[in-house]
Amino acid sequence: MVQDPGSLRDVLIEAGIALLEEGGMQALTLRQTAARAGVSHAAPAHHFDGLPGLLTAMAARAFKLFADAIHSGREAGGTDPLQRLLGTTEGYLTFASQHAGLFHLMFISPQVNRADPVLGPHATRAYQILREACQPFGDGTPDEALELAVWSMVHGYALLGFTAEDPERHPFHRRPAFRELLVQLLAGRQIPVINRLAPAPDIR
Amino acid sequence: MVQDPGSLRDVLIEAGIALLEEGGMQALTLRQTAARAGVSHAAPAHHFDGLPGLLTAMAARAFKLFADAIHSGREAGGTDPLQRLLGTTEGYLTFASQHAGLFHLMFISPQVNRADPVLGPHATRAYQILREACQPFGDGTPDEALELAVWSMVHGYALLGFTAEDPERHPFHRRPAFRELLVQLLAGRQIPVINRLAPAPDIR
DNA sequence: ACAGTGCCTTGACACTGTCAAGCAATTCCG
DNA sequence: CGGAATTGCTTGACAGTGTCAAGGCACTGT
Repeated sequence: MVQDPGSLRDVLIEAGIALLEEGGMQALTLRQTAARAGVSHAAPAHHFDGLPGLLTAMAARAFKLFADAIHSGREAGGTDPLQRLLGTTEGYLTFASQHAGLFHLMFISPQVNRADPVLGPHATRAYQILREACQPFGDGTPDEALELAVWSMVHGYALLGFTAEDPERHPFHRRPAFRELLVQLLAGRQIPVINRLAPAPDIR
Repeated sequence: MVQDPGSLRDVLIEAGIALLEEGGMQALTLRQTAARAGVSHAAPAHHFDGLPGLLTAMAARAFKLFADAIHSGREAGGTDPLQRLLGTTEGYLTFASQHAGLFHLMFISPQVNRADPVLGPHATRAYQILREACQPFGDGTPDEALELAVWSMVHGYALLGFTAEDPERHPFHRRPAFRELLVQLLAGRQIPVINRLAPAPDIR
């Protein structure tokens, strides 16, 4: 039986993603992935050279989707710099909550090789988008401190959302919207657009 | 052979922590923990009712150590409100980098039961310390948005530190110190010590 | 003395990732 | 054209994992 070359690879990646989204990291297994793709139990290891290889390939695809998500979030923000940045972070958070498994893979799993030549460029692209959205709030030159502050805050906010499972007990779930937090961060910046501080249209 | 009751429990917890700090989450195994403690392979499951139970007990201890760490970080900050908050976050970040495995257990591992009656209070205490350190920067009443902004930022900063393994490639490792980021966040606040750093525009 | 109760061991089970070997179809090449 | 190498996957085995039932062993209370 002959398939177009590389076909099973993609089938396996998608089978893995399906398992991950259904049952979390626990359910993502080489053998289960093989079973779902309808091949023998050792086929995935053959294509990806072991579990870390499969996870890395999945994470690479995840980073591409992630970069797309924050890109379209930024575009939805229109032309106003603040709305663009808010849209970008909105895309970040939406992706994190809708694809918790992939997010975990990208940023947490120690088995993923983040220096992978396929994964790397997608990750860099995602960072560039965030970076550019921060640009107007710097003093003209790229402001690494601001970028990292925004990045840390949105990343931490996303991850605290996972940790705080119980809405009743955990302070995180009496949370103010992230928009407010980001505005707090930008409040020290000397740019006029902040002062307009519009009640935000809901981006998604 | 009779031991003081509860003794093996503690031995197992410490064996687990040792394994975790040596070899990461991969090395932390019920059977390895048993072997290191010098007992049979099923002993841990007997005491903790399975792997999640052991992880939860370890996480509970970790939260206690964590609360102690940020508490003493706060104390080291002296009486100045800004220095106290900076000290608290310093304690947070130091703990995260020095006990990466425990940090992962506390905030990431899905197997930990974070509603555990032992774990819960320690986690709450840790949050209270951060909360109190933020207090002087609110308008008198507790300011949840500020607390959460600080918490998100320090948490995200810590976790990005784990993700960015490669100091050469990753932007995170050309990082400005976290102190600078936090001051950015507080720059919009109307308290004297901050305003000396950066004059705030009037928003709101 | 004797049943009861914790505490731990033993042995088994299904499941995991990894590896060596094999097999069948395709492609190469002399 | 026909053997040989390569590719893509299967088969079978192995050690390691969490979990569970059964049992044993020492101590306690009566």
